[in-house]
Amino acid sequence: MNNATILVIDDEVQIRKLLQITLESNDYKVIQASTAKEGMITTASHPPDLILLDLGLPDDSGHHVLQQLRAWYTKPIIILSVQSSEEDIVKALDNGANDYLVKPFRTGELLARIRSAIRGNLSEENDPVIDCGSLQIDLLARIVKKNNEIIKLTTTEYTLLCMLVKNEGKVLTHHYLLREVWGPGYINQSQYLRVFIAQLRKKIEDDANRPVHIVTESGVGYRFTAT
Amino acid sequence: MNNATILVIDDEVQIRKLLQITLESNDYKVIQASTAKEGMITTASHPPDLILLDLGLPDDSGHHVLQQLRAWYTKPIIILSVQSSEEDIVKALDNGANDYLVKPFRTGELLARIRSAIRGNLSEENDPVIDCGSLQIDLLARIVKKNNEIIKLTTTEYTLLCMLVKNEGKVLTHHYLLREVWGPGYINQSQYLRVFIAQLRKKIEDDANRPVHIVTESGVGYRFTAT
DNA sequence: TTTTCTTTATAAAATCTTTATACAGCCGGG
DNA sequence: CCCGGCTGTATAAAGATTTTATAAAGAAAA
Repeated sequence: MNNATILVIDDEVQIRKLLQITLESNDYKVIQASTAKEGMITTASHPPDLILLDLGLPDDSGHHVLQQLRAWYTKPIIILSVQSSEEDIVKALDNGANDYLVKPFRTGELLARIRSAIRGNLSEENDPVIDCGSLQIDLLARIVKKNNEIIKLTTTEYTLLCMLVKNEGKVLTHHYLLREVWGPGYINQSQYLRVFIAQLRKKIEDDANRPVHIVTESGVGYRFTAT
Repeated sequence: MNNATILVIDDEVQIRKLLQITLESNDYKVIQASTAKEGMITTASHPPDLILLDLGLPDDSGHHVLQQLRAWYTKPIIILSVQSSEEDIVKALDNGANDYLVKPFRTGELLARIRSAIRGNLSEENDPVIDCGSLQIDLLARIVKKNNEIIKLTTTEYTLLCMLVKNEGKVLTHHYLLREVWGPGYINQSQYLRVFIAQLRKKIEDDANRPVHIVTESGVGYRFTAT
């Protein structure tokens, strides 16, 4: 009936069990992850239709996980957290969470909020595939094809390409890209950026010496052009 | 900056005042309605970008109002209610509400949830583009086009052009331009200015010898004309 | 082990600064 | 009137500096 896939990222096994039973009895397909790392990998390998994310993960800050996911994952993310402080809620929502429920939550309300989130997302059902002639990028499926052949990109390369593609046409500054891809502590490591831009060009440009898609704006940053 | 219009439907005048002050100080435009009927009419005559709806209206059930609105209104509706029962929340969400906050609410959280709701709804908005006939300047994307072709400008050239364009029609003195573009220590280097004005003209004017956009005001400075 | 990321090094390219030269208009004296 | 010096301007081009591209080696992670 429903068949939407929901990924539960939570370290408490009881919560995961409860959610699995609740969700499956409402015809959702449930997959699980118990750590931030596992959650990221699962999201990448089997992109779900919605993510339930606990902020209190053992191996990484939930807010950081959210930011990382939102770099490319566009479907709903609902936060489940014992933290009820306004600061946490505002931060999570501004980082791209669609909703925030404080534990313990009422299952009926959770289900209603899941329905609401999925409903709101239904309109843009198909994967956003960016097509630039010989180059095709499916942000959600995390697949990049050139001349119909899948190109293997490393995590960093993919994140960087996502940032550029999502802001197609705009010039992104070195600082911005470094902050979004590597983190705020790396805004002066322009060299990292150059290295990875060069690698991306070698992989996606027809002629890396005459880049068409990834254009450098000297002294400012880089820009992605689709055409 | 923001300019999204928010309609507040609530019968308590204190709540409306509070919301008006809170929202307006966050650059939203606020319109109000104190009854269900008034709310419906206002929504129809001036469709807002988001509705804050109180469930406890004097003249009609809030759930009924929500259903009526959702018959045609597609933008976000956030419920504000003193009712915290699961039944009410589930009903409201399933009737098409995007979110549900229990009164008394925290203003920071409300604002974050409003941002989240509007964010999810915003369609392909493109940047404000300054259009001067064959010349187009997108300040946000940092892109200058002439006859729809992207012109490559260096950092200094772009900064200088920005100063001129932002003060379109006004004469900017040598001193002013030098101070703004190069810094206060360069106000006597008129030569720099001449060099870069010449380069800009070569790039954006149809005929650099007969400049139309960048006009020199002898003895004073330069002026940018859009037409 | 293999892959990926970080770091270092160096050559090449782009940009900015600086200098040089040319032109046009203006004014006063011859 | 006309000519030379003056001022303000335009443009080219050489040099200096900054920024970028790329390879490759070492470190870390899978």
